[in-house]
Amino acid sequence: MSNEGTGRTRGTLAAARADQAVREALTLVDEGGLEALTMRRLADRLGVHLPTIYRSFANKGALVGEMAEAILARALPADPFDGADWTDHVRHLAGSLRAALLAQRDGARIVGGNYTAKRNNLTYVDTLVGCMREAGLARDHSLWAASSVFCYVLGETLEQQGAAGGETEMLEGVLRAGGYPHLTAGPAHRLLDFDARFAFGLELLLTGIGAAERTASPG
Amino acid sequence: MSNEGTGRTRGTLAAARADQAVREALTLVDEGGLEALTMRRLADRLGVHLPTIYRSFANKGALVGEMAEAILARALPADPFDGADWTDHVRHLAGSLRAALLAQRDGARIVGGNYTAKRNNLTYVDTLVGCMREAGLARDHSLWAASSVFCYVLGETLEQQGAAGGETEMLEGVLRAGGYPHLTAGPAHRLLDFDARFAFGLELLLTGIGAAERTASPG
DNA sequence: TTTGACACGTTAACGATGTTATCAGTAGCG
DNA sequence: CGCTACTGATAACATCGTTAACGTGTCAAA
Repeated sequence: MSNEGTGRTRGTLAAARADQAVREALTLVDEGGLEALTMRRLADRLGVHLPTIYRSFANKGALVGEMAEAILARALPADPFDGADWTDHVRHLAGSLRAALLAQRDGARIVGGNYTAKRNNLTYVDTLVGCMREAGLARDHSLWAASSVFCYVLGETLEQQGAAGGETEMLEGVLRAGGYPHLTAGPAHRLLDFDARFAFGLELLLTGIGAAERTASPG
Repeated sequence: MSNEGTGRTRGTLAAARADQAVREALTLVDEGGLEALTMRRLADRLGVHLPTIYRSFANKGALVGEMAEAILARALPADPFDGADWTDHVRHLAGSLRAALLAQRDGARIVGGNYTAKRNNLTYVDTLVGCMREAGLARDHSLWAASSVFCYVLGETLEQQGAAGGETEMLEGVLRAGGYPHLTAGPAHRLLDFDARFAFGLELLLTGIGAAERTASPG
């Protein structure tokens, strides 16, 4: 034994590889939010001393990058999807991305904050581009439409997760202060019905894409 | 003088109020990115000792929140806008929001990371809701369409600012590794033409909104 | 078997960060 | 004058990310 007599005994990271470190980091964020993710806490959770982590990750940014990859991995389509038309395919893809982001606390911040041309991110966008081509869009338009859907899902979940907790009272309180004619007129709490918001916005994009299809390729 | 003989002489924050602190914090971010924003550096820049800042802001989060408000203030419409139809109005609003976010380094992260039902944020969304009502959408649909546009602009600028610097080489390098059939087929560098991307995605949303208008209110 | 290289874990420490407690001076007001 | 409220200064605390230096094990080659 190497650390015989050193008091606490800690295991190896060879068995608990970088994958498990990423998993543990994600549960750490799940419990206390992104600011609770600390290299020291992660080391403790893994039963490992602090600098050992730097054998697997160059720095904290690299760790968070791998966490983003792990989140996006859950959004990737497992089977080729045998749905009906391309709109259902896009609905499915967008929904699974949203679900993957929402399933992880601060998931949108993790994915959106660390832009890098990562593998899973590109894989996701690639299949989305495939849908657009299937819809009949031109090459450039397919790229842009796919990234539009991706950015929309990201922005929407970012707002939803940022509003976690009871923001309803604060919102209505500020609205009562006045100065927001259109918001005060209607039931503003509908702003917090994120499921409906997302579904509606996605349909806006879908009909827009359908119209662009008909416009671009008249055949 | 209170600090006579203490070496460096520092001014008061009474004259350099919280507004200037926010301004200085924003230029600090402009120079070195969001991670360069430090309470100590900000104090130095203001010619003030460190704890003085906490007289104006409860903590760093509150400071960043005010920074987000300052950024959004530049996106608010100055004049009532005498443009043509509602689509031009939305184009104008979305464009000015995007411009305001892009004008500030890490602007999207500052605004998107600190969700709070803040005043300027609600003011912006309120005018956007006004456009949607002008377009003939129902109350709930107006709310959701407005927030969809907001979230889309936020997500798109977040990606653009995250890709700052020469990400082109990295992107093409990963693409060459293979596994992305649709992305490799076309000119992938068009993904980084953020202006075109944004314009295209916004048009998708606009045509979708127009279709929803015609669907909902047939009269 | 011996030797060397290399991967891994540990100890200790450095510099920097956000935040707070405590104290001194200064102006307004009875 | 004396009290209070405000403002800023000094010093410190706990914690953070990161690195250097060192030991220990393993495995392949000589």
